[in-house]
Amino acid sequence: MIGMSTAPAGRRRGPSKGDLREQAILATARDLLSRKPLDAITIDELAAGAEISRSSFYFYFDSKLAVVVALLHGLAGEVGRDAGPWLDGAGPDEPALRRSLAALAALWRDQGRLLTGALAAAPGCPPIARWRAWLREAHVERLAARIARDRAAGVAPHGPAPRVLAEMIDDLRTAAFAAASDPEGLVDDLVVVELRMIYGVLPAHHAEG
Amino acid sequence: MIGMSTAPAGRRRGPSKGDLREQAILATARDLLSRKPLDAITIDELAAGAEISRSSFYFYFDSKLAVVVALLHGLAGEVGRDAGPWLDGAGPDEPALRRSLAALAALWRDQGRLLTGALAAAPGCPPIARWRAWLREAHVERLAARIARDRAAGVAPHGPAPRVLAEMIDDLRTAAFAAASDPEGLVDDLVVVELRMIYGVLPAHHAEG
DNA sequence: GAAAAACTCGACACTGTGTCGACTCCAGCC
DNA sequence: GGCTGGAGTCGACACAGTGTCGAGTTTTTC
Repeated sequence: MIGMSTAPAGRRRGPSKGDLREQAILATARDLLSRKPLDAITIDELAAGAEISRSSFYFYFDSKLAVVVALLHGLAGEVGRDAGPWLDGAGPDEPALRRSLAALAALWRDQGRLLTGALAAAPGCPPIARWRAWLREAHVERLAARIARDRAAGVAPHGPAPRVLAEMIDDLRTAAFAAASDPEGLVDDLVVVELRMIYGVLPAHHAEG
Repeated sequence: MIGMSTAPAGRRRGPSKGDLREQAILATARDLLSRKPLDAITIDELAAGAEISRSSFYFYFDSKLAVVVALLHGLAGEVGRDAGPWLDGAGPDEPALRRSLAALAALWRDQGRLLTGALAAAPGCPPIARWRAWLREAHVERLAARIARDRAAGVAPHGPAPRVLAEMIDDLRTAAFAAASDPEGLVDDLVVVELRMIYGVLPAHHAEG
């Protein structure tokens, strides 16, 4: 995940033993999260996976949630991946929206339990709450701006305040992906639904009987 | 909440001491839930509120979540309240949808923490998961049927499978209400958004500039 | 090769949950 | 009146998971 060669090499210090242990904890966490939900994972397991004692774990992280925060930061860049063309564009640009949603769906497929666990832990864990709020805000703000632009251009109908609508879309995405066993199978339907929420029914989707 | 007069009366046994204690536990739970989230409530507090020892609590309920389940069942009737006219009707019947959402919003206003706590506990607590699934299914099924009917009648445009669309609408409601500090303030916007998800933009909401 | 830092761990304290068995209380019955 | 059995009560215990502390060992640095 770090991408460095595994050679500690004699000369020039590579990652210190501590760095390796820290990575081992993170790797163990990722691994366990692929198999069970966050709150079924104990610090014991995390420590065992990194081959250190439970007390040593605390040398590296303050708590289980601190590990989650670290994993989350590793994800920060990926969350908004490919959303640019959609968020910065204008009008019902279906392909751009689909690309944005496809990237998000892939993330939920790979990191679903991490995201689910983080979401569940957010109330009661300020750092995670902040991460979540920051991410959500980034999306909501740009999407709201886009909606306002489209309305001003007469491309989108009036309705709920852009910000409220954007929040609902964000909520819907999160809820739908969190509940789905196959996030990627949801993309096409989400595309249609989001476009409807913003623009109403597009001509191509109209039906007569 | 039980509705009986408070007189234990000399003759004819009223509720037994145990029944009263059970009610006291439920009342304490409701009370605490109005002030803090479920997982900040301990069995100690519940027992103290009912003026019994912690071990005695277990005479009445198997666990904290069993109390939640009991509270939830007390709510079962209210959740779908006033949804009938909307779910059994046809076409974009905005007033009916609004009444249905208003009733739901009132429930979230009064029981938000209970619902939030139950939702969070559902994975990992089969009885709660079943309650949630049953309720959701009841809504989704009727809504999906309604959407299918409207499409067949040419009133609603085609799009995602009725069931999928109904699930998204259910998810959106839950997510929006769970996140809102003022659920009732969301009703009008939800009405517009849900109608759009099903029917597209209605004439009255079109804008030209 | 000695001081400092990085690291490790066992032992402990704490919180919350759930169980067990002994005890009390009270109603109904001989 | 005294007996019995079920309802209700509780203290003591066992357990899991978390987090802390201080005494050790290893590694780095000069």
